[in-house]
Amino acid sequence: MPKETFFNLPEQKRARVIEAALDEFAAYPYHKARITAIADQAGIAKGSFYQYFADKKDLFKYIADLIVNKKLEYLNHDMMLNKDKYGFFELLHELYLSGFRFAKENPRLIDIANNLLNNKELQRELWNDYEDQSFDYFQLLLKEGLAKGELDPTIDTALVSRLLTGINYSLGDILYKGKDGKIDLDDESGLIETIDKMLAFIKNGIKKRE
Amino acid sequence: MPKETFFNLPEQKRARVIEAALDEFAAYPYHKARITAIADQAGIAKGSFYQYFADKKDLFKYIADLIVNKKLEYLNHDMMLNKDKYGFFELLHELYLSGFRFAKENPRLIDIANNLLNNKELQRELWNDYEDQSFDYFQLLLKEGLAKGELDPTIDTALVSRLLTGINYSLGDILYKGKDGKIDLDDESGLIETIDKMLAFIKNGIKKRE
Amino acid sequence: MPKETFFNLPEQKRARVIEAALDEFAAYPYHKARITAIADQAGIAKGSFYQYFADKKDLFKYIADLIVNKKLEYLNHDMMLNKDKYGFFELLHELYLSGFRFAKENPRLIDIANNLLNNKELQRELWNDYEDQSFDYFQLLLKEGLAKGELDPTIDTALVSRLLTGINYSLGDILYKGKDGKIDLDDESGLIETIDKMLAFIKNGIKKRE
Amino acid sequence: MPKETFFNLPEQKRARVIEAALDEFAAYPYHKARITAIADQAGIAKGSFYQYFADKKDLFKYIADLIVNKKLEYLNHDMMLNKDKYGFFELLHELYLSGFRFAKENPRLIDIANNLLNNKELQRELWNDYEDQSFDYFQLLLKEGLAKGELDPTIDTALVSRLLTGINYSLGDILYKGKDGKIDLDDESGLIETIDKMLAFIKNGIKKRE
DNA sequence: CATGAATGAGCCTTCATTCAT
DNA sequence: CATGAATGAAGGCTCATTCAT
Repeated sequence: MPKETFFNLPEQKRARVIEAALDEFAAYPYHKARITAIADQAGIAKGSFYQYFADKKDLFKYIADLIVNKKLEYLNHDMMLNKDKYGFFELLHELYLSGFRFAKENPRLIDIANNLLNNKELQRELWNDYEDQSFDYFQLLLKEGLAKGELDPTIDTALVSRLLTGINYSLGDILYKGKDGKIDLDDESGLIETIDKMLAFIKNGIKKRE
Repeated sequence: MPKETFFNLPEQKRARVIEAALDEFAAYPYHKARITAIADQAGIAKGSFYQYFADKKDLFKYIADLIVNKKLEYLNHDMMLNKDKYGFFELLHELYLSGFRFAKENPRLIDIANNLLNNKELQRELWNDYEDQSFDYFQLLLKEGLAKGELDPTIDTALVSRLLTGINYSLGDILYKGKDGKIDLDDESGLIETIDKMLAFIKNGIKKRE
Repeated sequence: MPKETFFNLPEQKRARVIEAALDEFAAYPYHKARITAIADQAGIAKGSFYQYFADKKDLFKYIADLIVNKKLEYLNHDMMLNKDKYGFFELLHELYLSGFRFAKENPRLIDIANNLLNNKELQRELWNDYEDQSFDYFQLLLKEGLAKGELDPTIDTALVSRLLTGINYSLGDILYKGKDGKIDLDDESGLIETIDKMLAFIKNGIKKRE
Repeated sequence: MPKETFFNLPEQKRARVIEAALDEFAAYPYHKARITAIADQAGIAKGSFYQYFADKKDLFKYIADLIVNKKLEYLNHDMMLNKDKYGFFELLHELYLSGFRFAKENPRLIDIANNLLNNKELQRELWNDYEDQSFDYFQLLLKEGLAKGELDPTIDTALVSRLLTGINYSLGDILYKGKDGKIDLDDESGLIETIDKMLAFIKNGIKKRE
């Protein structure tokens, strides 16, 4: 966690620091990112940085938290609060839609998140207690879906959660990895169509059959 | 490519160097990996290292090649050579089976591969011509599957390739990420069962319906 | 150019760094000179050095500039500014006199300059745009001397410039290379006498004859 | 001095080693020249090199000797042996002529020589007993010239020797330093003309006057 | 709270030289 | 006499972090 001093900072300066950190961590993997560059871009003294944060790790944790919270903002509809009122596939649809929206509006954050998601070493270094929340959340949703009778009762929720998580991780690639699979986020209808295809794929895979 | 001197080395010493490199690259991301540590563990002088390899990059490329080739060994059945004689889902089954076997027997290599697969920056640094082969291969298989009439003709092969790639990348997690989703690789029948579940999930998603 | 930090340094410390650099570059050719030695002698951490200078080359360029400027100080009489008011041989006399004075008071700088002047390889590495200023300056003086009617109109100014440059480079040797040819710089009258001899030699060589 | 083994070598191999050394020392200053490169180019094992020479210094000394001897070959007319039969300026003329011829036919050697001539540090490292032979030789010639009554008896032979040496060193520049002062060595008559101009310059400077 | 100079461990890499075969 | 692997000291440079002001 940043030190108190950081939060006492004038809004604007705090924003500059965050902005600089996002740029640096999006551009370079954790170990190559330089706090010197961040301080420079933020227009603060290198010494000042250490009055705000304990160290590089501290900053990165904070940034990671920001990303998670930012991501949550995109979900924060009454839907998620009233999960029981919606169907599993409706919820999944919303999840993907928000995911794409987040990706569209926050490309830098996606880069940083990918950086972290695939660097177990770093995760361990940052959070000894790291848990895969995505996995847990999918499993929760799946169990509720089962309870509601929407899903094939024979599915292995743990395994399917992993599969859904795997698919989830590939959202970024679907957006960025050029070529055929790429989606134009500005094309709202095309986006919906893509989500529908994904959902169809998944739905066929796990829905209850009579 | 390593220098000739490396291949002239006594089998045993060469093995020590490779072993040390695998350990280091599995434990640390590329930029954090230290050739000093590798030389130390291998029991060679730091200077000797540079008689075997041009530089760190050279070593890493070599290690990456080793991994690719090792992975290929697991696939190298007549199946892959005679793709046309087998069904799409049979091939996928084999793919996953070999994937799991590889993962089981080469946990370190999985770490290194993940490290690389998710660090585009590094890929570009190492191979200007890098292409996502996994994606391409799935797309090829899918098109053949369509031609054979096994798959739903309405699927978007590019998108499905991404989804399958995403699932593929999560194979490692399915094995290692603790808790429920974890598979015991020593339990052959459990493994087969898992693969069957995955295949069922995917099959339902894309197979041809009458 | 050194970084700002270098110029913000307390006079004394800055002097120590320069002093150490002069010692090192006077004692060893560029590629043999060690910044470690410089840092040690200056009493600063090796890391600090790189807060003052971008790299070894940066330091050397700075030192070279210092030398050039120091040398110019010795010439900086109104004479050079009002070249037209003086005769060619008067100017040459002043040139040599100041050259000897500079050499006498800055023996280390002479060593460094020689080091550079005779290492084209290095010059190219440091300045892509390097030009032989000494040659150009002599040629200019010669042309003015011709215009004033002081010099034999049949001389080849390019060739003579080379010859004068060659002689010029040997000023250092005349001072330092022991034995007979050596001048005692503390003996002002002896020095003047030497210059007169040199001038006589040159004058006879190129003056206008009736 | 090279070890005996070197001289026992088949002519051809010995030549390859020398050739390689000349190339390397002409291309790089002593401290940057790599014996690895020499061994490679010569097509010998690095270890073999140390069977021929004690070390890098030993090789360089040998090369320097070769150059000196090569240079002497160009002088080795009866003229030098019967100095007394010729006039001072005749001898000087021959000296320059041979100098230019040597330069024309051995550009690499010139580079190496310059390298050495202007690196006092290296000279000291190589020959504790280093003496400026050029200076001594000019002084000898001058004294003989005086004895013959060809030269102005009031000249300071030590000083003039230095001046002539300085001019001598600039021979290389006269050839190579592009621009106006450059001589086309293939133009025999132009070359003679240049030498005549140089001689005129010097002759005017020191000849006996009535 | 700001500043920015100071630090030093540690990195990758080079190369002359040795030595066992 | 040939070979070429082995060595290790040393070099230039980076950067997170500390600290005095």
